[in-house]
Amino acid sequence: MEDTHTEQSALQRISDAAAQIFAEVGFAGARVDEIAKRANVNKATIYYHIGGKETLYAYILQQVFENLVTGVAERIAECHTPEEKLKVYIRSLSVEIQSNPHLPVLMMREFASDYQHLPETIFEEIGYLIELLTGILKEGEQQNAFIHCSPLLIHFMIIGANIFSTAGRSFLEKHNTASLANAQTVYRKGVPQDLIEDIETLVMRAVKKVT
Amino acid sequence: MEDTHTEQSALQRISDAAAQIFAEVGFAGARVDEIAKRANVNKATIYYHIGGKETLYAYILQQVFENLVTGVAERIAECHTPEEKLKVYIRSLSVEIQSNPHLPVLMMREFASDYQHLPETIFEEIGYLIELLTGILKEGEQQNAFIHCSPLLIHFMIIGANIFSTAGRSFLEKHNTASLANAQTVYRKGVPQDLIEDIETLVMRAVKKVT
Amino acid sequence: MEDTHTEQSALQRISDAAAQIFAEVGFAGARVDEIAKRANVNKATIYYHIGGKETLYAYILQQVFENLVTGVAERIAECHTPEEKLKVYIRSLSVEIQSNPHLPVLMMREFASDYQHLPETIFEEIGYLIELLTGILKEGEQQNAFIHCSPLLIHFMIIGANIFSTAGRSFLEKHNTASLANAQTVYRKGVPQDLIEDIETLVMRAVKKVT
Amino acid sequence: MEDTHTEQSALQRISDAAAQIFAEVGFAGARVDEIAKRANVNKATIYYHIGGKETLYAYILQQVFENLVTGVAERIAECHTPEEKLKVYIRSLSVEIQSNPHLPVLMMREFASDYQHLPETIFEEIGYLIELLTGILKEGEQQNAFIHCSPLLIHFMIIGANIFSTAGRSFLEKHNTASLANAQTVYRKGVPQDLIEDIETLVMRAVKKVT
DNA sequence: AATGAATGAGAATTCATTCAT
DNA sequence: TATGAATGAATTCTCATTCAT
Repeated sequence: MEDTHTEQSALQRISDAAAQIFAEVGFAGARVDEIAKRANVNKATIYYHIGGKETLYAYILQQVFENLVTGVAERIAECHTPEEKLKVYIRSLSVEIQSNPHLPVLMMREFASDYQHLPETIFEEIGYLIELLTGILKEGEQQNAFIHCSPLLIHFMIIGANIFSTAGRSFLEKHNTASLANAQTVYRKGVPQDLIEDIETLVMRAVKKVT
Repeated sequence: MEDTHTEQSALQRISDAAAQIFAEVGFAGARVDEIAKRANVNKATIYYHIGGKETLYAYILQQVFENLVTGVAERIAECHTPEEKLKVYIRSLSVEIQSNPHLPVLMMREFASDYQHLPETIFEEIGYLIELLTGILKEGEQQNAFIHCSPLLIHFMIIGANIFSTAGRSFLEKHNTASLANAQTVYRKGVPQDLIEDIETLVMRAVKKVT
Repeated sequence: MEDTHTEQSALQRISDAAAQIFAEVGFAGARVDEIAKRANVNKATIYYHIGGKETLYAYILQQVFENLVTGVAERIAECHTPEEKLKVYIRSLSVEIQSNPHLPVLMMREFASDYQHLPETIFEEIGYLIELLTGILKEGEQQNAFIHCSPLLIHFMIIGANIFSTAGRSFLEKHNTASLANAQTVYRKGVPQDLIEDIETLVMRAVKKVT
Repeated sequence: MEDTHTEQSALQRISDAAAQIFAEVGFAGARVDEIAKRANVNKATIYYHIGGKETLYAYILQQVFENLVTGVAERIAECHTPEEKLKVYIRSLSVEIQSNPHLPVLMMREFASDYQHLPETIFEEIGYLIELLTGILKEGEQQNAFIHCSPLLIHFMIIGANIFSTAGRSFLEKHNTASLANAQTVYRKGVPQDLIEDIETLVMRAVKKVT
């Protein structure tokens, strides 16, 4: 009787629910019960399909990450100048974060808690990403186009700025106090596309040498 | 007769231990038992003084935040030009984050989970901080010294960059894989002081108009 | 393969054990651990099925009460004269109390603590019971068979008298002091059936007009 | 500075608060913290003056009981005929209950929970009371004025009826549902004095032989 | 493949009591 | 005499996991 055609697979629903919940409350805060409820499956089904909370967490993280790194790398491969590459790095990383708004928080948490739950593969993915950026910056520096600066710093700056869209935005919406009215008035165009452009502008200004 | 001079009050010890632990493992990951043990008090003492895990969390957050905002505001008050003020904003926010490495993560968690645990005062503190930055940027823009850009974006960029020190550093240390060797080699001076300088440089470059 | 025929459901066992224990030691005195042990289930099972001590208590009370009221009402429905009806009210209320010796105490507790634990339904049950009695007494009064008197007073008199069987009996047994020897000697036939008859006699004598 | 003249002694305030609370929630349900708060003393003061929860409970019970039994006995001593004596028994017991509305509930609870907390003295007091009633009923029976009936039954009937005032009244007030409107309408004169008269009337009707 | 029921191992919270002052 | 602080021993409640069906 149920419309099983338009419904996603149980696995997919679990995955979606889990990603959301892990991001909202972290690994320890997540409740398997809650994930099951939100995924509309029986709790035991999660164990049947995936195996346990820990496994589920790794599964989610890995899945999301693979997409991200692959996406970024592919798009960069098509560019030629370091400047173009860096722009694409910023843009595509931003796009990925925007479409996986949970991700930065999930990662933050991991960074802050000694990576206790991260599967080894993920380190490699991240490593690859940073290596990519390092290459770009080095190349730009050698071409005298970029200043010398830390890839990790730039990376985190981009991420930080992007978090604004998830975090800051909802903050503004919920707590539109007098004291915040200004910030909101002064700068309100912030639809994601514009946001990414702004991030790009700022980061490029920060890195590019003025000629 | 006890050496009460060198001993902090139980409340203080609880507060310290809690701040530490909440930052390490987040709200859900924290164990009241563990906090009590680290604070060297009986678990019930926490309940006597503060009232419960949730309350304790809010208490810690508030305390840490108050310090931060006060610190930043005070130091800015002493400056005159927008450029100086912005530099001080960057520096003092960075300093505060560096000395409360828990903070960004604690806040991220809140941003991601709809601020369910934040006492109202904290919003006011944050609001005040953003308002401060908004004023600085506006002033700079009016004096034709700064480009037009979102205060919140800048704010989060600074925070993001700072997270690098907490997160990225330990990440590098723990996962000194081949793929990361480069990033590390290229940029290794990173003692905190230098880090903050770098952040300042980058952000100022991003915001300041080139004349 | 288990002998599920002779075994009651976990829920039923929980319910039985809880009714017993709540009656023995009251709400506050009851230990969830003890209920679980006596019901032969894991403590968590109680939480799974019912949800908590408070909820369990309400559940028990409601269940017991429904039975009582239904029982009384049914038996009265079969009578015709007010006198008969009143007798049946006394008898069946007494029978119900005797077979749920917990009940009066459970209720007393509620009466004394402002009914904080009672679900709304129970008030309706009690209301219905009193209404029943009110109708009987009114009818008898109109037929000039009964004196005018408060239904609630009569109701509580019946209950009070019945408590004797639970309370007084064990009191006599345990504290057969010299000072009580007399009361016991003078009146010792007290097997429940006789007791109920005596209650009936006394209450009917109190209410019925002498012609 | 404080007006210590109009204030009762700490001991008295403790005693009052405890009596109230024990009645409301029973021994197990009572919280020393709560008693202290309501008595407006520091919790430790209770321990200093009295010694502990258990002791406090016994103290309260004993105090209340002594007054009651003494009061009843004295007033009966002044009467001559069994009928008069029984009336006085009913009246003075009722009066005592009305002015210690907690008492019946406290006792009910004890009766129901195997008297675990009752000090021995109290059994003697109760025994004496019942003995008194037994004597009255016996005498009346011998004079052919009363029917033969159980003293304990009568005793509990009186108590039960009196509970009406504490319990039933608040019940009516709080749950003035349609179904109860009738009981209330039909019988509403119930100011305590009238109530006691009604109880007297009913019990006397039940016991006295019609000549 | 999926589920309702059940559970053991913990985690938060409560509470009578003590103690230094 | 009185108290704020502290505590140990429960006690309630939670949660990841398993299991029979």
